[in-house]
Amino acid sequence: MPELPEVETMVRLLRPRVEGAVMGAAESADPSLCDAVRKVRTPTRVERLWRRGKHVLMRTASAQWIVIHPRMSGRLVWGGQVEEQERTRVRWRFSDGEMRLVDRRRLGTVVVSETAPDLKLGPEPLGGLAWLPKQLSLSRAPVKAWLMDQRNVAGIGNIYASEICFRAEIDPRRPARELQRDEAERLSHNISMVLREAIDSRGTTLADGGYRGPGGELGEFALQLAVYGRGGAPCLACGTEVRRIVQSGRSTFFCPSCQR
DNA sequence: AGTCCCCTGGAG
DNA sequence: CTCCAGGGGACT
Repeated sequence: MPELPEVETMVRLLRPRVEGAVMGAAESADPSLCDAVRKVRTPTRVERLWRRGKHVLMRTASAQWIVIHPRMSGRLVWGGQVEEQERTRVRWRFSDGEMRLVDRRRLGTVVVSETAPDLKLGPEPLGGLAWLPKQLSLSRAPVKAWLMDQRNVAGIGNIYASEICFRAEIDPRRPARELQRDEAERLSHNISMVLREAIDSRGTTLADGGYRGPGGELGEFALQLAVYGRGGAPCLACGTEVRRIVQSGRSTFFCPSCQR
């Protein structure tokens, strides 16, 4: 489910409750998650909570790192005393509530380590993209696949990859190395624009329920999706039918007229 | 780059 | 029933 903007949103909502707070023992009924979670020496203060790519990290006073990856359907929420109605996989106790990993499909992972984790991720896309044109020129992969490869740039997933290509007016099937200078610059510009706008509207929400903040509030970015999920519908810019194709096993949506 | 896999659930 | 899903790792 979550890509960079959704993960950033959940981290921003959780940070005020979690950072600096003392965390007690975690509970999980999932064997794999339980094994990871019980390695944390508790109680311990959470010194920092942050995002890297699509991962959520915590640094504890017990000198450990906790890495949570929501994958397709996971999300971290703050819960009070209210009984959860959804699939809670892990509960981290705090004095005034708990942080929960809710994950319908159980694809999410939790890893606890004693040393700084190597997530094997490329640079953060919001930290400046001056390096991007050169890196693009080194790859034969289709632009959309390149954007989604976390080793190239961290945090872009299937929805935003399609949206970014649309805004940049670039055919997602084009080999990365064949982009011209101005096209690479358009791509850079729109990576920043799309992700920032998505974060500003607190992520996206699709029909499956998608992301919901701890208070149940919905992300608003779905209203701004120009091509994702709109196969067969008219392009918002030119009216041409939006096409859906499959690239490396994932749906890609694009306007064959606007995107060259 | 493609295929299968990990899971669950909604839509058609 | 089949197909699809915002991710990603293993293995062709």
